[in-house]
Amino acid sequence: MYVSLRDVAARSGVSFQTASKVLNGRPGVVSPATRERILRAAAELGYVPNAMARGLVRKTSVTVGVVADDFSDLAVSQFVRAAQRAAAGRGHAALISSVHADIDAELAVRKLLEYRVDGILVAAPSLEDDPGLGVALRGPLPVVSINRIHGVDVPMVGSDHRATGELAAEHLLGLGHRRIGTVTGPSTRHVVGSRMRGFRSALRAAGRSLPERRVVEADWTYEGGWAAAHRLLDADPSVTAVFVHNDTMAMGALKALHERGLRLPTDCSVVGCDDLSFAGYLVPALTTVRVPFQETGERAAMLLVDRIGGKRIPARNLLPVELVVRESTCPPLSS
Amino acid sequence: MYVSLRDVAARSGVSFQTASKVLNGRPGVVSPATRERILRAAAELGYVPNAMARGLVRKTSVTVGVVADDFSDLAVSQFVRAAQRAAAGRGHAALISSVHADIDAELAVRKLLEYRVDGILVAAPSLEDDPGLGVALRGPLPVVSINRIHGVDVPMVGSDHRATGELAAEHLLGLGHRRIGTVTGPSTRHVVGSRMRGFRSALRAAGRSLPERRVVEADWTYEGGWAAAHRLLDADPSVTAVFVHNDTMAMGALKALHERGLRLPTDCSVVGCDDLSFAGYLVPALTTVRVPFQETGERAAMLLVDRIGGKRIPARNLLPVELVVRESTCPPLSS
DNA sequence: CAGAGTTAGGCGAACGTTCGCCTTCGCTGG
DNA sequence: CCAGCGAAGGCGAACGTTCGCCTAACTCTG
Repeated sequence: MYVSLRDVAARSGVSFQTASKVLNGRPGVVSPATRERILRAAAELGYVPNAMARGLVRKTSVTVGVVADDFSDLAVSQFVRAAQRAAAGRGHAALISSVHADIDAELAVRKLLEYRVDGILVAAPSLEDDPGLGVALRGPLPVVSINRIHGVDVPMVGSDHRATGELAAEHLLGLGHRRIGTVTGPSTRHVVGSRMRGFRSALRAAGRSLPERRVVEADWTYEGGWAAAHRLLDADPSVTAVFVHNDTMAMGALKALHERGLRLPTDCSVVGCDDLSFAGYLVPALTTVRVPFQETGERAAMLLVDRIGGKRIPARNLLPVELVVRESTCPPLSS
Repeated sequence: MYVSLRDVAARSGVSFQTASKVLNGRPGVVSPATRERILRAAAELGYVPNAMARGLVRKTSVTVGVVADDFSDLAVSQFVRAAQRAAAGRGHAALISSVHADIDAELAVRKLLEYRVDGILVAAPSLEDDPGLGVALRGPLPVVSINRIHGVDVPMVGSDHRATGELAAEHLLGLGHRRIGTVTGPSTRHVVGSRMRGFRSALRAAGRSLPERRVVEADWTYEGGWAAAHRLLDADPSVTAVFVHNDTMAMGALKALHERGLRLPTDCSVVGCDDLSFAGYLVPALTTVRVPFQETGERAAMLLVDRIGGKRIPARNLLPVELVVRESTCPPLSS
């Protein structure tokens, strides 16, 4: 059904190995005339090389695997997109395997190994404590991740979570807020801890404390953010500003504050995190700490390809975060 | 580096072909004892079959290719996610190739062909008029698409766009609106035409017309929707309701209406389209026509796999759309 | 004109499987 | 006692490449 090298060779009167050489562009190994003949035959026949056969002998599939959390999450999808694109730009196809409830990480990785991917990109924060992933990824295969992986130490690329927390706190403190609350992601996540450390340390530096009632944990979703904001304001109606650990939850929080009859941002400022594409189109437009997902994906893919090519790559790669001030923050009323 | 069938065979004292048979689970071809020995050797050695070698002889890679528009678009990402998942559930890995400015469709498809994918899933509405894609997809390879493809007739799965327009119009008319505007996607897109036909016919059935000044075209983005809503209300400040062709633009439109000092939904109702995950968390929560992207992805993948398996599949598969009423629509003030 | 060098292309082997046919051997039944 | 059979497993071929070495025929050079 597919045309093979043999067919091309037959039509141009050379051995198939010679056709191979020409089609792989080795210069000067045949005369211009034969070269031309082979190329023409290939075009006429519609020859498409067989990557499996090639991979078999070359011992590389020129493919990277991507193990990602469910990418209904905008952050994950941005990452995957950028990574796929960067990998493609360097010649590598992307075999994507998203993990979710009914497919465990070990199986997902195993599939990738069967296809003999040259390396694996991991974007699965929800699996950072899954021992299975760690076990599956032990071994000589190059791996780059954006989250830690239980039990193995792989090169990571990510952003400065501590700075994220600091930036948010400093911005709100700078505006004059004193009673600041926060809606965090699941406390089991490493990123949440780091952000909280930055957040707390900035508050402390300004002589402010963060009582437990002003810290509410949620699950990264719109709904979770919405419910958490309600809980937070029930627990302490005096807060004048909230730092929410991602924009998705911030959107839910905005809605909750609105439902409580608060006027935004005057009655309550909100700082989000991520700077997803919709952040500027919320009402009020969301002030947020930009996390460079796209650059992260790009960088991760680049590093992985470098690593595959035998280069040494740094174990830790931190990309800078940046505060994006929009309309959802202002000085508190009292000041 | 990887252990091969030969290694497993050596360790268990059989020929590698026999090991192959056992590991592929052919029943009863060896004695239980040898079987056990081979299985154990494979486990101890950490044998992972080589899908390339297997694919070479079996002439199938058990892989599907996905050609998708840039999936920063939430609709596309939902589709891809569901499709990948469904394919994985039926044993097929997904090779994803997103098309964008700097990679043309032909190249993307060609790559997939090199990997000898068993079929291709297309989710690239932006390429519906790209002749290149059509050319690349001509041929015997099974294809299922969610959009038409220039020059070839492939099985499609999608939703009922005409009904979408009707539903939106009927809802607004039912509330008593008479001057209704619309923000559409690019008029070159087939889906836009279908929705407009449904929309127009419902208006006409109610004795209403749709003057040109109440139709504004935009580009599916937040920003585009925002700008279009401003243009629409500049052109005809008397409209009391707007049907926006996707939720992303609707979000932008909501913001624009808000900026104009309109009270929502009282001064102006908005109906979106898609029912993206954030729709319920907008302020006001968005009334929208739900387009079942996830089911579409799932269905498309299923059909493709069926088709690969030699089954006949229907050429047109329409999934139902559904109006989801939330808070962004209400009767007009005048009534 | 002999020998060396260069150019053009042939050719065998290997990559890791699957598949189907073949061989060997021990039993069984008539 | 022997034909025949079933069970267990061996084995050759093929899949479509790449790679490196080999050969044959020219072309110089002195």
